[in-house]
Amino acid sequence: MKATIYDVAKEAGVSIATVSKVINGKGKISEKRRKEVLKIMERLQYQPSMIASALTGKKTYSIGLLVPDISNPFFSEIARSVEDQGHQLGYSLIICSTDNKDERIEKYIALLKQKKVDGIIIGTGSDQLDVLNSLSGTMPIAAIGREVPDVDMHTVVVDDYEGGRMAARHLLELGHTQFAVLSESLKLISSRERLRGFSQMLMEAGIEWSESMLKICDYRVEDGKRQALELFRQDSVPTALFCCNDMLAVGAYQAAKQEGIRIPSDLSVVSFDNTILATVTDPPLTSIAQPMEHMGKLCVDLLVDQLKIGNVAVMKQRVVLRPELVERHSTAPL
Amino acid sequence: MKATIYDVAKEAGVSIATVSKVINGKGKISEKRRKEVLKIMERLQYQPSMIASALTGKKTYSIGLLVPDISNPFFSEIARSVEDQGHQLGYSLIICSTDNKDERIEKYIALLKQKKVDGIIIGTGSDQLDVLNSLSGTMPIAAIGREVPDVDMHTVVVDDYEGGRMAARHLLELGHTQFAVLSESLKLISSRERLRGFSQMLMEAGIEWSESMLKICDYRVEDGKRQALELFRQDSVPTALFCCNDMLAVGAYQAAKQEGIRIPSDLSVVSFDNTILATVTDPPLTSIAQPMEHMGKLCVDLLVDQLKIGNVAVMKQRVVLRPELVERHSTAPL
DNA sequence: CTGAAAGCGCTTACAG
DNA sequence: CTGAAAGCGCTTACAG
Repeated sequence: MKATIYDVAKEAGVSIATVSKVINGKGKISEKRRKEVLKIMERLQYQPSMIASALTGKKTYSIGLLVPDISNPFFSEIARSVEDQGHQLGYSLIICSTDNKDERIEKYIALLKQKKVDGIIIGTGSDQLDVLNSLSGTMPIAAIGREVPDVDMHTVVVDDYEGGRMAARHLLELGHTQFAVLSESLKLISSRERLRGFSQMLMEAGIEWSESMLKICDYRVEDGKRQALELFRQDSVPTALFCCNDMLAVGAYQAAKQEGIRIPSDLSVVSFDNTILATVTDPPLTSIAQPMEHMGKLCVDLLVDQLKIGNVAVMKQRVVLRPELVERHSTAPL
Repeated sequence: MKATIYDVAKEAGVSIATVSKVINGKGKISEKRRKEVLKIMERLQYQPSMIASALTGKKTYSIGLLVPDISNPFFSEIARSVEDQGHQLGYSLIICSTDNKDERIEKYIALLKQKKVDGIIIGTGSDQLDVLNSLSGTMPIAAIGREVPDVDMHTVVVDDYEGGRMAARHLLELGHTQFAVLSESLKLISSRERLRGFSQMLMEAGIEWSESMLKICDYRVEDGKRQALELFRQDSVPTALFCCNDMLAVGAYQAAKQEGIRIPSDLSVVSFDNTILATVTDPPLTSIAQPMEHMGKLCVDLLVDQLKIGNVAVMKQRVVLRPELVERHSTAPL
């Protein structure tokens, strides 16, 4: 049987209260006793049960991470940084792939509540705010990479608007004048903002931009390809394409290849996210990088700070990080 | 305050034992009482605390997943299937990226023990078997995608040897005679087996194969590139390259591009794993697919079966799944 | 069919 | 500085 606090106490000839105190470094314990107890803990290979301490101490030292799909490179990279920072601070990570389905979101949230996780990081979208809203009252939550309007929580995002501008600026500097955009659903604030930044920048450059050059896709590569094909088969062919994420850019690559359009000589492509995919395509993608590592770390820090304060009603921060243009070889002068 | 079992019991005018029984469907309860209690649970929005039940009922309904790096596409795809099947069966998934470092492995394992997870799925390598061996005595564990010799646990792997053979056969059928291999460390059994299958097939075809055409890489794309460059700069240039995983193939692609070697016309490439990366490269990779979804599901099933039986000493299975050649466009007739 | 009571392994006032 | 005792929210024999 595994050693319990009772075994240690008995062996050391002290009370379990004393042992508990040396474990947690609380209260005053004479140095002599402390060392004795520590030695015995060592000898018995005693590891406190986190279950028992959770039941009394109120913390489980685990947090949940809600993402659409852990197998999507963007989210797996986010997950890695969240995991690392969490681990650093003593928290384990429970991953929850929601497929952006409300049903799965609700089920996972109920589960996380039952497991009494200390907090939840939300990287998934939901039309149904009720769930999140009711959450924010009862449990520390924070959002990463997603804006969730009207929900009171810490939020860490990249400056999507500025990212859109950067993409446009880069393309403009290369001399392009015929633009197209592949975007995810405009229900997502991030997509809207990227598009808005992009359009705004073009407008400032005096470029008019037609609605017909915007295609909305779901999140899959295939859909990116399909929409890109439609784009390429229209009358006016763009020379520059902005894709709202790397996955869509991959779809666009496939479409371009199929149509005999060469990147970057015929078509310059800028994508968003800068996941591993951006380094794997040929040519490698010029991408607006989200600082995923930084975002994960920061989000965990904010959440954990909130846990410590213990007050759910702390001032919530909205941290907006700067994106960065990573130039590779998918863009070229006109 | 959240409702507890006491609140429900009081409200229903029964004992907490009775409530417990209706929650768990154990024992005999009159239908009338059952319904009453259920109704009250509903009204109070009562959710049993999994912490408390874990402390008494002995199960936490969580499992740990040890992988080298969740941000690596292969492991994130594995994780997704493990998560889904686990969730299906009522288990949450705690992810642990080990970077294949013994120190991290040990720390994570200690943590998972303290959290009393019901079982651990091991997808990470370790030279230090002691840790795993001592584990296998105390807690249900299962391995996925890795062979860990001398440790008594369920194992789900792909037939690496056969995969290597398939790669060679495919290349032979295309008429190639000059082969090279990019492998991960041969400390990994899976790498050894892939190589062995590959060599064996060549040998059977009467092809002699020189040691100098084998390069060992670490797990990174950059290293794959570096080693591939060395390969390409040798006297005898191969026309067919087998890469032990998709990441290394990506490195090889980069090297080939740099050297002006065209794929597949100058060089045919077969990789292993068939992650998302294989679909993203240009040309898309012909890859020996591991049935990751099936592997994850199966591994969870085996582990959970073992949990139910409760007997750590059940007969351990070693399930070997067939790989599959997925032809894309990185291979061509000589 | 139902409930009183002990116990899971801790933490936390409180008293000394 | 140290310990007895209550309590966290459940489950599980056991008795009735």
